[in-house]
Amino acid sequence: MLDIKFIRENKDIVQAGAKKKHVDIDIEKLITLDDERLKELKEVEDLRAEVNRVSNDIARDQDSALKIQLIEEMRTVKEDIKAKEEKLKKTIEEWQKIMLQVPNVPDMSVPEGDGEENNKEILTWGEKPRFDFTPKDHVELMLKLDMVDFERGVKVHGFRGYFLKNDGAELSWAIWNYARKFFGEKKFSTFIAPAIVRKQHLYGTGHLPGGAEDIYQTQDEDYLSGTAEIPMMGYHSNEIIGKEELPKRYLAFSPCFRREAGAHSKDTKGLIRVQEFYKLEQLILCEASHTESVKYHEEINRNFEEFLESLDIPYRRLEICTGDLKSAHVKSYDTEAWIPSQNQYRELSSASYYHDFQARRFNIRYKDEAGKYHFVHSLNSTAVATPRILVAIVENFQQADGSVKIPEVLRKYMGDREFITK
RNA sequence: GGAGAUGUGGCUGAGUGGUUGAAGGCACCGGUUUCGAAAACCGGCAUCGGGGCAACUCGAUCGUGAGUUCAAAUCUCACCAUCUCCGCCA
Repeated sequence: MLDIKFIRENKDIVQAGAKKKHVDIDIEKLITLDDERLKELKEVEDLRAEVNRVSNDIARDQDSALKIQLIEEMRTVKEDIKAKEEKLKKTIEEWQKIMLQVPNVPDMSVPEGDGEENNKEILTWGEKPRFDFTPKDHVELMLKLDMVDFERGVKVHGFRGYFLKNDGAELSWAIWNYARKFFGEKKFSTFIAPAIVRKQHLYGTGHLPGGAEDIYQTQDEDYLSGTAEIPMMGYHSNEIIGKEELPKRYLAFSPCFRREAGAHSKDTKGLIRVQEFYKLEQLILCEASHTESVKYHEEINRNFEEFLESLDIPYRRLEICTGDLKSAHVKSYDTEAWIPSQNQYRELSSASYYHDFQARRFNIRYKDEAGKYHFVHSLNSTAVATPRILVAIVENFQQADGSVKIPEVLRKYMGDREFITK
């Protein structure tokens, strides 16, 4: 959510930003509606002021005849207030609905483009493996190594269901433990976050409105979150954080649930696109400064790249273009790992910053030296998501005999083995 | 799931219909005193929104939302949370 004052003072910038993001919204119309809201609010407040004033007179007045007269008068004013409040309430509801749809303004540096095909490759790292045999895809490899069971996964869960088993499960734990150590050294505090969250938090992060069809809901009208970003932003909601405590640096583990409702025909086999997975997420709350936001955004994105480098997985960095940038984001990088069987890079991580867009909805503030309150800035990035990263590992490190060479940093978490074999 | 109790500012705690945005205390900030500190004393100290260059002023907020009333922290209802007991349970 943007500040209505900011919108009013920068309507051209906000309108241009929305256009770049392909969000159909009329800022001029919103401002007209806001004028209406303020006008109606003033009318109601003026009448309330009158009632308050006269009520005090009534309390002090000894003359009972005058008292009765004043009470009678106030009764009619009250009716007037009620009618005006009714009108104001409708105006505010409409105002809020539109306010939730106003997208965050993309940063100047974000490349312009219509959709994901225009995302810009910034850099690539690592050497793509060259095989002197025909590389297998992760499904074949992992089935042969008895690391996964899709048939029974579908029997039990349904479409996109899977069991990780044996070294598939071991490798997952190895990655989690390694990631904990890797990111722990970067001064994040470690959390295990709830995945069941109240609706309001999804509005806070910007996952609602829009995107509702991709989110699981419980019969208690809670939601299953698709990322620990949601509970971790909720963690400090309605709080005032001491400035000396900033930045807050969190590494949060949680199960993640995504219905993938709009993607039925995509990645129908394997572990790339599943409805239930696990993720460690980096999340930072910092003071309200663009410079700080940019600094930490670069850092958390680099953290993930360094993580991949330590595993020796080839990747590329994409700068997300305006047309593909989510409503709440100011700027995003995706990190994509090389997937040999698909002969392309696939997304493993996304790092974004939001300025105070999320903090405003969550009401997370801090007090500066002058005693003034500000909304914090928020940022987040994947630290590592399983099982998707298993795809990159088994495919890039597969051997001619169908075994998989374990990345060196993971070996001590895998019983000091060098290979996953049958 | 059943029964009962509770929910006031950063904390503590008073307040059961009328200048109460809310006493007192703690914490915090400024000052006096002191070589300095402590203690003591004096003063200040909620947030959000509207108007105003400003002093200031108006509105809202006592878990959340609705209601009763000229007037609600105080009365009514619903919801949420916490605590205690019982039941169930990894």
